[in-house]
Amino acid sequence: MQLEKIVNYHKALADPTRLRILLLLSEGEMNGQTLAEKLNISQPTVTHHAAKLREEALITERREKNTVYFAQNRYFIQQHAEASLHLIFKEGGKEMSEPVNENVKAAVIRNFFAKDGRLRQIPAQYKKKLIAFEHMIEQLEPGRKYPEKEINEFIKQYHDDFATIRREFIMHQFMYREDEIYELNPRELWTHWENVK
Amino acid sequence: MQLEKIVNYHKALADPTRLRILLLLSEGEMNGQTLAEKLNISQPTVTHHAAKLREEALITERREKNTVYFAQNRYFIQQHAEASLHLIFKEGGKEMSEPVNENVKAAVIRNFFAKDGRLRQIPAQYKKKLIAFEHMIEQLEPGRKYPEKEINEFIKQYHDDFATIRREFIMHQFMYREDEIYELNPRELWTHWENVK
DNA sequence: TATATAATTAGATATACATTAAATTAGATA
DNA sequence: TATCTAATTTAATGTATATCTAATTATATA
Repeated sequence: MQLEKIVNYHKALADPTRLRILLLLSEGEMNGQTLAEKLNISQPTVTHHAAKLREEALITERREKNTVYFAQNRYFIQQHAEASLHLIFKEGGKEMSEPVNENVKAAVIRNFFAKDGRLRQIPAQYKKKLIAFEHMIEQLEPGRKYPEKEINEFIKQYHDDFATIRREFIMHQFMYREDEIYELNPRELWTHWENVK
Repeated sequence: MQLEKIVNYHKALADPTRLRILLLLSEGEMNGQTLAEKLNISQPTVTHHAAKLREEALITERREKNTVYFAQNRYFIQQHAEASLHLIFKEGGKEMSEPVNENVKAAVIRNFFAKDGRLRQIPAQYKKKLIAFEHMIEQLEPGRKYPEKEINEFIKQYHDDFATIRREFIMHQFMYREDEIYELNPRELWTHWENVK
């Protein structure tokens, strides 16, 4: 459910300690110990908050020896903020859930996909992004269960940043994940933003 | 403290019931009873959540007879979302806290204030907005305590929507409020977004 | 004034979650 | 292997808060 994801995003940021962690990371990456010192909290508390931020993909992690360095994941911080506003405003209301004009669709696909079929770049504009993702998703088989590895390979055909796009697939309800296994959601779920209740 | 405000904004949206209230209000205004029915919760619960949303100015209210109609306050929903991203990303880092070029400042003031001194419109762009507000704030006396009424009158010299601007003054730390009494914050506080810790 | 409707406040309860100390795990190095 | 450092997990505790019922307040109307 879309609403729940947005709630979780806000929950992740609805805590002063977690915000301060993100603030410290705006300077660049930092490891757990240093964060604990700077924030005057224990290391387990840092782990706890890092887990929450990680769950929402608001941070990334890099392990070097036995030290873990955290960094902001700006892309998803921004994505979630936008998604939240879109949900609340129901951007365009009916318009949004109306089938997108086929000409527009074709134009977007022409613009963002190269002749060899690869995605030049992830569209920044919301609607265009959805059109691009849908175009890719349509190549997947409904009902079939895809292990994560296979999904990664599938996405890599289109774009190198498979991790980001994979998460977007989940975020926008194109796919459903359980225990590393991915499956297409029914098409009705793709129609975005009419899930008030 | 800036950080606390952002936390409170996210707390307000970090609850499924409150998000659903906002979602229902995206269609237009609605009274408490109807909300309670549609959400299958008691009226006191609606009041409870409405209070939280009101505290963060995410909704407005209008009383008609003994019925209270709630509506989204899109302006502040958006403002807070932006402020949150600004804080986390420290938009421009040093740049942001550097004194703004005096020429730019003069140009913004020339553009957004009419000859009679009134504010034509609230600038949508973040930095310009701050410049405009600062220009107004400078006419207030440091140390002096202003009752709300007086502040309203002061702002009305510039713009009719005194409620919005008054809240922006607080939001951006230009002023401090306690028991309906407003006072200028020290100038150092106006320098925006370097309050990591 | 009495009655009706909508909203709020007060009080009670249950759940969520932030934090810590203690124990454990992961990785590196002597 | 023993030791060191960083991170995580576990268990316990306290605080915050979402929800309800019952009581109260606000406004309108017969």
